Amino acid sequence: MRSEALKGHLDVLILAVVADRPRHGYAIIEDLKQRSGGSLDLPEGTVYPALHRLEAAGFLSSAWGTETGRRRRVYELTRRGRRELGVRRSEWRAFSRAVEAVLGSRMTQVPSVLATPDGGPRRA
Amino acid sequence: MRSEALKGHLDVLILAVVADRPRHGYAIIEDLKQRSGGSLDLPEGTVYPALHRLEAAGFLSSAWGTETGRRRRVYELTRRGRRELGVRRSEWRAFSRAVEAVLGSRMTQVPSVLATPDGGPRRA
DNA sequence: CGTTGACACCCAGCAACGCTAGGTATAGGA
DNA sequence: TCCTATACCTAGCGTTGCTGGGTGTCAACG
Repeated sequence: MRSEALKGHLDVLILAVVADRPRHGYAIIEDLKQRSGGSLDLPEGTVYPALHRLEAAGFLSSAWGTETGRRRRVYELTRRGRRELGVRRSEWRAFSRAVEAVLGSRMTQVPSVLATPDGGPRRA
Repeated sequence: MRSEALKGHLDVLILAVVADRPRHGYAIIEDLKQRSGGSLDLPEGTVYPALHRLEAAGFLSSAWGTETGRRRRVYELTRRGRRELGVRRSEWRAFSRAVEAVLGSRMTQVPSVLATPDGGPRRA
């Protein structure tokens, strides 16, 4: 998966995972990978700065937890974060629908049995 | 629609529109707007540089056409461009599916009648 | 006991991308 | 004549995710 694809959509993914239940950064990375069937395998250098950004924006709050001996910063959604998740969800749906509309539409309607996977001409 | 949402997905949109039939830049902008029901209303400063990028990458070829008295640069897909469109289409589907999987999944299954739009707790 | 690997966090600097805000120019209608 | 729509262009900016480095703990293996 092209890395630029994620741009602008990372926040909603993180908010959605944390909304489920408070989590620490490393667990968020693993959950994203697991839930997406392995296709969202994000580097730490992507996720940690994003978490700081979301906390600075007031969408997450964090606290250190050291139950396991290892230090962990555990994040949870703020009220504003929960509201933001709703907004971002709708924005994702709208964007996704718009892209599908463009990718799916044809000016010249083609019977599906004749259509090639990419909408291109069938050669020979 | 948050402008960062588009990042990384503009190319496939343009390729899809041009694949339909050769078009000039201004028409591409209008088609994107029309096909998306108005939600993809991209500024020229976004589309023209993208067209140059796609041509430099070998996915589009262009020629000046002056039929209407106004100069127009008309773009069409190259063979590589058509192949690339197929690749980008699949990448979009994969990405879209991954995001939906994350946004849609719940660790604790909630009966749909009780679920709030954003997956958050129902207050009061 | 040293090393390896998983866990868990952090950050500076980079590259890519879309947008802003400006510019040029033609055609047609008020 | 002026305005709007059409039609193109680009320098510079801000945001964002990633690379590549770093710190430290813990468990398992040889």
